[in-house]
Amino acid sequence: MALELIQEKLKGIETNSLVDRVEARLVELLQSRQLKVGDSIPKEMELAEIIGVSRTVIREALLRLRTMGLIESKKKKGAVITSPDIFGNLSKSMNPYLLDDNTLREVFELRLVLEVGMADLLYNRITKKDIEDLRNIVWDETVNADDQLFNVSHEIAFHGKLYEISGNQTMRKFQKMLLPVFEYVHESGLLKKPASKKKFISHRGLVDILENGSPEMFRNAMRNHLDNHFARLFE
Amino acid sequence: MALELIQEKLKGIETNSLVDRVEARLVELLQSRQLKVGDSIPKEMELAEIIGVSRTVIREALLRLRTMGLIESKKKKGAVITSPDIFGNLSKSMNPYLLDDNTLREVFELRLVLEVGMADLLYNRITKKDIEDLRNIVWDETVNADDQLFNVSHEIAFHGKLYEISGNQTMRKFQKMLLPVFEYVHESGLLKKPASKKKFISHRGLVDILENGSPEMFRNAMRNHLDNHFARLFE
DNA sequence: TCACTCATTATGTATGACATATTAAAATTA
DNA sequence: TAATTTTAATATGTCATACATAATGAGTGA
Repeated sequence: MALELIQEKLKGIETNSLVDRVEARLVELLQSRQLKVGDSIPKEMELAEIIGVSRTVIREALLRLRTMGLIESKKKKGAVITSPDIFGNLSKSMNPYLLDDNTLREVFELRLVLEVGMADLLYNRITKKDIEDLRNIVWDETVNADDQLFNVSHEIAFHGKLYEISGNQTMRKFQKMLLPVFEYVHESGLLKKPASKKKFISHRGLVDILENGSPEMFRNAMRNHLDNHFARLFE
Repeated sequence: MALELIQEKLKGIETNSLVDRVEARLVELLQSRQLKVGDSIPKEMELAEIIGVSRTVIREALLRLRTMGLIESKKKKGAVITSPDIFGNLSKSMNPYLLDDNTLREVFELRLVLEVGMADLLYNRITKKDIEDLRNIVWDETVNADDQLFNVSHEIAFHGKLYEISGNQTMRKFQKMLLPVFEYVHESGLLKKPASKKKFISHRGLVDILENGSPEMFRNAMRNHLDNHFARLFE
């Protein structure tokens, strides 16, 4: 805890490179409420003169902001401030082969937490058509839940639809981003095999509850539905 | 939906700049399972020759990977692959003044979903000392929940401790990142004021449930605890 | 064996040049 | 005058070169 604080403090010290400092100043500039989305910032050469560094450094700093989605550069118009697509840029780094095992497991957990906790969003925003869509998705679902354990596309369609119903685009993007991680974690031996194969609530059961139940019921049902995943985590 | 797919497809087309394509190739290289974390990639000049572009372009592409946390560059050793700190780099763009109102609201929702859904992680990992810590945090908490609505630091300490107990570093970083957004959303007029001021479950009540209750009970209690936040969303 | 010096090396920074695309002004035409 | 085309100006994208800086490792000396 103390060490963590120390690291935090040291991070603020100017042990950084020139580009780091310029980047910090530019971020500062963007965050000063004077500037809003759509406004344009000075040209590269102007910035270079103002700050007193070469255009190279300015370009690298601006490139970082662009990579983070804070600005967009147009050929002549210069750079304009954009509302960052906070998760859009994360997709590239959200690659199973580039994440260590612990992070993978944590991301997997994150998904479970989200789906158990999203009940209230669903109930407040679900429409008749959504129910219909869900029914279509589970139409050819077998009665026995075990049979579809490996029907990955089915899984994605159903759970993806839930994220869509949540009406939260940020969560939806997040889920899309996590998909490859799930598949990888499933296939890898990262999690212990589930010991018990008891009966879980099926997709169809979840739809019924969404139609006639309460958020509280849905949370418990989803928790049950995901139980074998949870079981794999806590062994 | 169809339009979304089309956009996705077009995104893949080489309408991009030279740096974009080089970046894509480098990401491809990193993701090829040949390379693992800790391995080093060719030097800038070598890459420039191999791919057939100038060092400038290589540098810009590498800079992006570094910004995304996929690599780290050392002065002499070249660049080495790192396990990306997926949310660490997001902090800069997670700034209230740079996000549009809708995204802010969605991020706020995300927090509620996480805290309602994290119950199972808590119960499986909480220790006696954690309970003790929580008790200390709520020690000087007033009996009346209303009084502490504005005790922001208290809020952060308590809920932050929960994320810590969850044992999920990724979630914890995520929460830290979202903190400024919460404060902003609270202070701004982005959400409607809560209409009712009925009695909610207090922090102390949550601790009791953590000690003696079940995940199911905790989910419902947390949902209740956050009810005025939820109410503000769904009006 | 240890410590120190020093050359090497790869990234970091600076500068100048040209390519390219976009915008805005200018010129042409109806 | 209004609409359209042409042209010129401009800012970013890309290339090339040079030097600074810091980390590495070989070599030297004690």
